Amino acid sequence: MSQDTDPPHGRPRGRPPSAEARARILRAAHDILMAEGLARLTVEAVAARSGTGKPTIYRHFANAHDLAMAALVARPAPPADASADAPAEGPLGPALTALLANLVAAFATPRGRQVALMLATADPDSEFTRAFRNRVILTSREAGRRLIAAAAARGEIAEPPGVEVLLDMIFGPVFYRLLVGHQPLSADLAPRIVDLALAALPPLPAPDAAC
Amino acid sequence: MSQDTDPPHGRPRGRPPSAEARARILRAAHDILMAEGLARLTVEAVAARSGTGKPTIYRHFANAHDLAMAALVARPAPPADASADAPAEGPLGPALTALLANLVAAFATPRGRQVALMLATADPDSEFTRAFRNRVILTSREAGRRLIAAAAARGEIAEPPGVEVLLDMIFGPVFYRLLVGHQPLSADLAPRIVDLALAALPPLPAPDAAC
Amino acid sequence: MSQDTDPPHGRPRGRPPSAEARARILRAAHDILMAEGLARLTVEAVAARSGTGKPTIYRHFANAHDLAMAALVARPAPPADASADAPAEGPLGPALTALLANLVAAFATPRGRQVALMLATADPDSEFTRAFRNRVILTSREAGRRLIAAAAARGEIAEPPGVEVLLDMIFGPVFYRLLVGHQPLSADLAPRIVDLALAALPPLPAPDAAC
Amino acid sequence: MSQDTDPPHGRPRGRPPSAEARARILRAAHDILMAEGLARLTVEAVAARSGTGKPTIYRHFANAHDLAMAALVARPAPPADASADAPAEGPLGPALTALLANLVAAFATPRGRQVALMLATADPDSEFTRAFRNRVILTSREAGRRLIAAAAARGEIAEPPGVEVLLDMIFGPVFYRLLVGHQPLSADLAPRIVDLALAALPPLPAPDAAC
DNA sequence: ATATAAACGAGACGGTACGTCCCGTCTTTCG
DNA sequence: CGAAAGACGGGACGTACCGTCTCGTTTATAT
Repeated sequence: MSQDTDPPHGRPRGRPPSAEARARILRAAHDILMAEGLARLTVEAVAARSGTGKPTIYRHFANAHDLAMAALVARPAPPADASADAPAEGPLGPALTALLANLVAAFATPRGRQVALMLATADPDSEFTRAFRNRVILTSREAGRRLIAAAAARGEIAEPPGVEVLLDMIFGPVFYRLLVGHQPLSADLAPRIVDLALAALPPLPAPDAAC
Repeated sequence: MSQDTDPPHGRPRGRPPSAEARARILRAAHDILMAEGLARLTVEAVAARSGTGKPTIYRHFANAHDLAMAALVARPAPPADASADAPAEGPLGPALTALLANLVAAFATPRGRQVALMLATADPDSEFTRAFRNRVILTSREAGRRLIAAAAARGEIAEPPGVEVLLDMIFGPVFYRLLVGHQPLSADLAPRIVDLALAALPPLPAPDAAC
Repeated sequence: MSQDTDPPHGRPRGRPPSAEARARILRAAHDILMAEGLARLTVEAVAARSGTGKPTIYRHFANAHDLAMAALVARPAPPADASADAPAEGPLGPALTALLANLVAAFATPRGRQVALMLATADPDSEFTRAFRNRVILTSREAGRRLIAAAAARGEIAEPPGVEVLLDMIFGPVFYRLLVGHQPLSADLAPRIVDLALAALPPLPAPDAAC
Repeated sequence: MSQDTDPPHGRPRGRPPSAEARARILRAAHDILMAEGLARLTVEAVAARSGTGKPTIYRHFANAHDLAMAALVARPAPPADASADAPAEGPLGPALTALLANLVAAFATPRGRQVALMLATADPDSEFTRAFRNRVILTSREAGRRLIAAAAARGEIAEPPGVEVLLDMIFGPVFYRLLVGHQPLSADLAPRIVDLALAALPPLPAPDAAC
């Protein structure tokens, strides 16, 4: 982070932005987000709780949404990063199921709906949105991709033809149910999805096959 | 006194709500929604455009979100209801693909993101939310369920064990991509999903089988 | 309460008389006026409290102000009508002082300010305003005029040249203090005014005078 | 830390209120008051005309009444301040008559009733009410007090025993007629009042008396 | 050491929209 | 028919936040 603000050459003249103020802002935003939800995450409330002025917040974040996403990026939910360090060893099915169940559990909380809200409200092209997406939403999807690639590499499964679509079919239902709410994010969702997904994979070339 | 509270389908005493006022409100809301988006759908703007007073709007709808959803329920988007009357004849694969492609096309528009926004912002337990979900969001899912049931009935496919999860895997990716935006809602999405989904189905019982 | 609506003898049984609705309206208006003040005397509140509909109120009174004035005319404050039956006997000074002290006491209450408010807000040309003025505000002024006339008639004082202005100087200070509030409506106001007013009267012709 | 709360006349921390915004608000309020009356002096209208936001108005004034009074204090009507600089020389009678006639003329206008309305509607304890009373309503009363004191000082009249009540009897009739409306604010009111008031004064001690 | 300059807290600014209250009118149903 | 109930179009209310703009203060670097 220090090399982030250090110019290679040429130093600004005045008082440098206070990293401490930014930290306080992010902490206050995170607290409000958890306690009261995205709708109550107003810049004024963050200013009041963090003890900073509104202009200071606007110096760091363009609006309350960016701030909310930055707060979640800075302090990811425990399950979200836990799902990143997936087992990566053992047979594909259980590993994938564990990964997906982790995600389901993480989004089956009030926080889950807030994350959906944040995504829906976000400017799709914003830099903060991209960071939020990659660091908070898509981590488990990438972990799943690695699991599948590893299983294919060691010959456990055949190389699937369209991994992207397969991944979307595995992880999509979670966000589908989260957003639409037609079915709950129940515990048996993950194994059922994984069963169907593995069944959709093409059969192994069968090195020496009989009937 | 008992008949005061009794009437199961009694007649209200005063002037009945004006269906015409409600229609004007819904029309104005729909117009604003299409022209300017959900964020500009304010109660004041609807009042101004519809020629009603704000209190009249609040007599019919608790807030702008309910109004927005009611407006979309009252005037569904053309593709949304078109997808409802699916062909239902012919082989399952093409029919399902057509249905899904229809949905993809419908949500690959700016309106698509607005619908996602509306879903994410909605109170999950509201009556309007339920109506919106069933009449606008889940129509194609139900059509898909009917297609699959018909194919199973005529012996084209085996009865799938978990239709709900299968449907979620078919339709979930659309909302996943819509919400997260990691991949576009491209035209080839529908056939790829359907291919994988059909591959995941259990094989037919094979009436007289050989190896 | 039952004898309030029960006619003393003979019940018309079937047609609720419109006079009863009017009475209920006036009673409710008076109650609200006393309990909450003129500002809270809204037509809706009167309708709710009286059990009548708003249109019924508007059939009887053009607006809430007329209603308020009519309510006070129909049920004058106890001191206000008490001051009407002035003693009329005995020397002028004490009688006038008693009359004026009565008025001061009547207006030194919260109700006093509300009456001032009502007068200030009233349409000066309305019929209700005229009735209110004559029956509630000017009764003591007329009583004072009668006292002075009687005293002059019996030779106690000389005929004052401008009775109107004199009466205004006697009663004006009460409303002056009530409206402006620069001095309280204290108990010693009445005798002081009467002293000065009597001193302003021209001396008696002195039937047989010496130096 | 102690100097944090100490400052008896310390400097406020943030951006100071804009005197220019306040001036624009007062000007707009005054304009509306003169052109359309107190009833049309709404906060919204003032905001629209002054080019400020409603919250800014509420930051300066608790409600429309305070604003109206402040507007009249800031820009007193021409007769109101003209009456303040009374001649103060010459015999008491004509000076007092001129002063009073001035007041009568000032209040014999539509604006007069509005001032009465404002007084009647005002919260008697508000600071704005006090300022309005002292700076707009009571200026001529104070001028009258000075005239009388000067006349007594130069031996023209005897020291009146109760100046307050005498002043109320001189100025009260104006507000009495204004409020109640039983008699017009005619031009001959002022001399008649002054005649009676001077007649009520005790006779001069008569430096060398006979009889 | 002392300018200089930027960021800081505080908070007022012009605005938009909120959701509520009450107005005075109307339409419906009931007694 | 009159009166109850209550929805209607409308206007204003006072509040919450928005994002911007001064203020006076603090904290660094650059002279």
